[in-house]
Order: sequence, then C-alpha cells, then structure tokens
Amino acid sequence: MGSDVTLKHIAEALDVSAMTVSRALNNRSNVDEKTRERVLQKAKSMGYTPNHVAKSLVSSKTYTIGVVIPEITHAFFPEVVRGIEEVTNTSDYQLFLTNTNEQFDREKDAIHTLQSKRVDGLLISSSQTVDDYSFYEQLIESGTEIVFFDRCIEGIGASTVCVNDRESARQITEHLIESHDFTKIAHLSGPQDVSIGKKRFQGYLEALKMHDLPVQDQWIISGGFQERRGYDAMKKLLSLPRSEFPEAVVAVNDPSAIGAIKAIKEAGLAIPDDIAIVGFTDDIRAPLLDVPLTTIHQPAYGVGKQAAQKLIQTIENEDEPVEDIVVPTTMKIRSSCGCDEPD
Amino acid sequence: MGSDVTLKHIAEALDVSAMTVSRALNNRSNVDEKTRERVLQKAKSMGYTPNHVAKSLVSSKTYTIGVVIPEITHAFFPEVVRGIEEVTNTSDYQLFLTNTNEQFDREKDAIHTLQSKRVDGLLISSSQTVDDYSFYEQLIESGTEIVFFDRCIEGIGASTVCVNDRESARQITEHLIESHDFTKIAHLSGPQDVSIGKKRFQGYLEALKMHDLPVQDQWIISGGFQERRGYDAMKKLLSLPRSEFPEAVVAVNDPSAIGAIKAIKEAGLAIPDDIAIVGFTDDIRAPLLDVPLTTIHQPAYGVGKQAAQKLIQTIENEDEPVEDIVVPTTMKIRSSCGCDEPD
DNA sequence: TTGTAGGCGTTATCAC
DNA sequence: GTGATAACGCCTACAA
Repeated sequence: MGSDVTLKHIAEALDVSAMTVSRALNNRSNVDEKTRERVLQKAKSMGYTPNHVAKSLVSSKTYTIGVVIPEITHAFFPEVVRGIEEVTNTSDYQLFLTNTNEQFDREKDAIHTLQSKRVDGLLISSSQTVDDYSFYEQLIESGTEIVFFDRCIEGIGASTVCVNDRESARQITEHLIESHDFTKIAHLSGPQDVSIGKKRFQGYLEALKMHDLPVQDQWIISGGFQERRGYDAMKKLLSLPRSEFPEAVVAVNDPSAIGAIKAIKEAGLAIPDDIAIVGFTDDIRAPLLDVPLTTIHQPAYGVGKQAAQKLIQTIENEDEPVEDIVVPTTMKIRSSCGCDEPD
Repeated sequence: MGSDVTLKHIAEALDVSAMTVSRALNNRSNVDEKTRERVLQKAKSMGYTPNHVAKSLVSSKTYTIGVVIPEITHAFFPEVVRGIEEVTNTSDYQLFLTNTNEQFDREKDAIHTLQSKRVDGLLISSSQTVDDYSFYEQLIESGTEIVFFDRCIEGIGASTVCVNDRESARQITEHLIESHDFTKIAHLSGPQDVSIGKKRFQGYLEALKMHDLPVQDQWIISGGFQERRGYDAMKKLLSLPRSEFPEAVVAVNDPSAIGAIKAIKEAGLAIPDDIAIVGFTDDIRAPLLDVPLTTIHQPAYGVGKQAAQKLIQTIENEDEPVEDIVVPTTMKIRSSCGCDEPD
C-alpha cells in the first residue's frame, strides 16, 4: 500500500484547492507562507504519502532504473550493484533488480516487463546465452536508454562500461609465458557472443602470437562463466593423453577457474606443479584457495558506479554522447601461476 | 522510456474504441475474434508496450515488491535475493532492491520512497543500527504488508522468516563444550536490538548455563555483523591479560568470525590451538579459510523463497495469518573448533 | 496567491 | 460485441 490520503483529502480538510496543496507540498514559490505551513502540517497529521505512480503518469518519468544481471551469486555482481546504488541513492533513483540466471529468454522477458513499468533506463550485463543482438538494437532504436556493463555489446549505439579485457587477458597470459617459461597454455573460454568471452580469448591469442607460440585447438575449450562450466571444460582438457596436457590454463573468469581447480584436484594433479592456472575477476574466494589464485582484479564497485553515472547522465541530458568507458584492472599475482605468494 | 504508442493510437488506427483495444489486449471474453486479431496484430506492428504506470493508477496494484537488505556484499543476502526472485519471477512481481549499508536512516528513507512508489509489499531485513521499532509498527498499522527475514522484528504484527537462531547458537556453543571440553568461551555479539543479535547471544548463554559454566562479562564483547566489527571486537578481547584469554570464541556470524580470525593471526596465535572459533552463516569463504570455519549453515535461498511466498500470499489473500516461520539450520563441523576436518 | 479545466493511459461501469 | 463516460492522483496551463 502506501497511505490512501490524497491531495484532495488534504484540500477538503483545509478548504483549499488540491492545486494549492500540491504547490505547497512541492515547495513552489507561489504559495502563501501561512497556507504552506497549514498544508505541511495537515499532510503530516493525515499521514500523506505522495503517489509516485500518479506523478509518473503525468511526467512520464519514474525515477526508476532497471538493472539486469546474469548471476547474482557471482560475487562480482553484488559489488557492482553496490556501486550502482551509491550513485542512484544520491540521485533518488530506485533500482529494479532482475537476475536472469544466464538465460537470454529470461533476460528478454525481464526487459519487456521493465519497459512496461516505464523505467527511465536500463543497466544491462548480458547473459551468457545471448544469441541475438537485434533484440538490443531494436530496444535502443525505440529510444530506450541503455548502458551495458561488464558483459557489453559494443557498437550498437549504447554506452558501455568494461574493463580492458583483451589487454588484461594478454597480460596475464604473458605472465605465464615470461615469468614461468610456459609454452603449452590452454584457454577455458567463455561464449564468443559475449564481449568478455571474445575479448579475453583474443587477449590470450595475442599473447601466444607475440611470443611465437603456436595456437593449439585442442587446448581451447569452450566453456562458460560458471563454476560448473569451468569444471566440465577442464575435465575435457584432462581427457587428452597425458603427454598432451598443457602446462598452464587461462580461465575466462574466477568461477570457471575454481571449477577447473576442482577437476584438476580430482585428477590427482598438483597446482601449480602439474598444471598452473590463472583466472579473471578476483573473486572473494581467490585469495583463500589452497593455492591462492593468480587473477585479474576487476574494480566491480567502480564499474557499477561509472555505469550508473553514465546512464543517469544519458537520461537527464539530451545530447550525452555514446561512450565506451574502460576501467583499468590490476594483475593479482598469487601462487596458482607458479609464483611464490608475496606478502 | 517504453513505446509511446497507447491504446488510443491503436484504436484510432483501427477505428474502434480504446475500450475494445483494451479488452482485446487483455484477453477478455467479450470481444469478436476477428476484432481481437486485428488489434493484436496492429499492436505488434505499432510496437505497443502496455503502460503499467497507468494500470497501477487504476488498480492501485503495482506488482512490485520492495526488498530492503542491510549489506549486499555479505554473500548471504544475494543468495536470499535469488530465492526471492525465484518466487517473484513466476508470479510476475518485480523487485525494488535497496541496500541500506547497515544504516537505519537510509533504511527509513528507502522505505518511504518505496511507499511513494506504491509497492505492494515489503521484504525487510533490518540494519544493525535499528533503534526504533515504532517506525515499523506505524508502517504495519497503516496497512503496509511486510515480511521480515533473517533480521526480524517479531511480535509487532508482521510475519517473519528466520532460522532457529537461539537453538543453533546453543548447539554450536555446546559443541565447543561437549566435544572439546572448553570451559572458557567468549562471544562476539551483535546488536541486541536486532533479533539475530539477541537470539544468538541467548543461545550462547543457554549453553553455558546448561553446563554450569559461569558467564564472564569480559568475554562478551559487543561487536557487529561486519568483518570490521569482528576484527575490532576480537582486538578488544585480546587486550585482556594473556591468562584471561578464552579458549574459544563464538562469533555472531561468519564475517565477524573472519574479522576475528584476522585479529587472532595478527596476534601471532594459532587456531584452534591457542583459540578456537566458530561462526554462523556458512559464508562462501568459510570452507576455504586456512583453518576451515566451523559454523551454522543457513539455507539462504530457502529463507528468501519462503519470505517471498509468505509476502505474496499476504498481499493476495485478505486473511492470511501472521506467522513466525522458522527454517532449520545444520551445523557444519570443520576444523576451526578443534575437530579434524571431515571429508 | 489561488482556483479551474483538462489530460497523462488505463479500466470499470453502464448503456446500446 | 462495442462504445461513451468517469475515475485513478497528480500536474500543466491558464484564468481570476
């Protein structure tokens, strides 16, 4: 509910018009000071709560943002949401949160509903099963304000906020090559329709290329962003003849790496001695693993904050330009790559 | 946005009344089948999106639920949210998520805004700084539908969904007493205005009492639910003369325990040999710590699911009774209590 | 400074 | 089976 006291009720109680009450409550200048006070007091005593639904109908502005994330239990996303909140909280927007569970169908449904609720804009991180950019293109064409974050679709007219995925993936792969002299490096990849899946894969390839290492198809296993997918992908890798095992593995993200680690252990192999592994995210669990995970730290909070800021500017500013915002990462060297743990 | 096509536009294009369009779109029975099809097709081709804001104004129902949580980065809560989502997703409610950062002021603000947006109901887990139940009482009295979860306020007319905090705290404290013969057991407590703070403390006291152990004020440190608070509380405990150190510590939750562990390590002490420790939550990190944490597993997903179900029933059912729903926990014995790790 | 009329997009209701 | 009208709670625009 909310209260069922309306402007009209207050107006009748005070024997003025509803408009006067509205003006008083909204701090308009053209109200007699005494009237205003009478109104304010009455509103309070009657327990009035403004009805934003009615306001929104008039103004066609809801002060509401739809946030679409693929996996709320991946710790990265709650941290992003916290960043988003930090911004929306001070600018008086509310957040509709929808978790798509990595299902594109659920994502589409959610977005439709959000549109029916007339959100002012959308903050989207695509699910790993996207297969159809045209859905987003239509959305954008129809005037929906969107900012993508993390799992971005670039080049279709919406701003994006991502980390420098390609460079970071290259950097961590190069670390394996340069600091540990590995030449046999596998990649547990993400879906190639999703920006981070593709870019991290590209970064991996780039690193190999820059060091004249051959690309071996059997070491590129297509997996996904969840622990389970990493586990399955690693299993597949471990089904190769022992002599063809890679020395190191670059996982598309930390959950995937954690799944892979499980598979490695189950196979009775040691990390990093038999197989080294690195991730991407800096999951809350990364430093706590038996063998702490070397990974790329992503500033989730900052991603959320920037995405929210950009969206609100886009909403409130006619000619806010479309931008691809890149936020920098830092490499976290721990011991799963073969380094001695610092600290 | 959303589209700016309205019923009226479709009606004009088809030369029928807006009512007919409305009826066709809402699958009412009294529409000619041919008319319906014409409408459906036109609506699609014009890119019509129903305006829920207007609908809500008429029906005074928004199909929207406000979720108020104190700390989105505590992994327990995202998991609860996932449970909530599972229910709301199938019953077509949307979720307004607000994170109060453990600040009661922010919580009150958030709830007011949510009321202005005319949510159909509220799912609340109080912030640790609550100091004023009357706020909730007024809310409930004014007809707002509320279900509390985890951090509950009982006995003021709203349903609650909690784990059996007191029994669980007693059980894990008794484990320290019975399985490890500890007699000197400290408690890092939570705020006593918050249900779980109070009940877990009571459970701790009960266990001591049942085993005729004296309650020592110096071993009861008032802390909070965050890692930082646990750290500070433990520091305080460790400032006692060495001879007065407890043998074991019962922390109010896992984040607090993890903070405390940090303090213990910094003091150069070993877990569990110098000081044993147990938590409450079964945080995602608990099994991964150097010394895996013995704790109480709370079925977060189930808590969310039950809370959402109860709220929706309360919303949709005039005379749904007020209930205090208890969901069972399980004790997770790991090694921080002094046990050998199983498995 | 205050009030009146009209409309935002939808639906309930009653008439045809 | 369909349409006209009024209403939901509020605000813009104009008038007094």
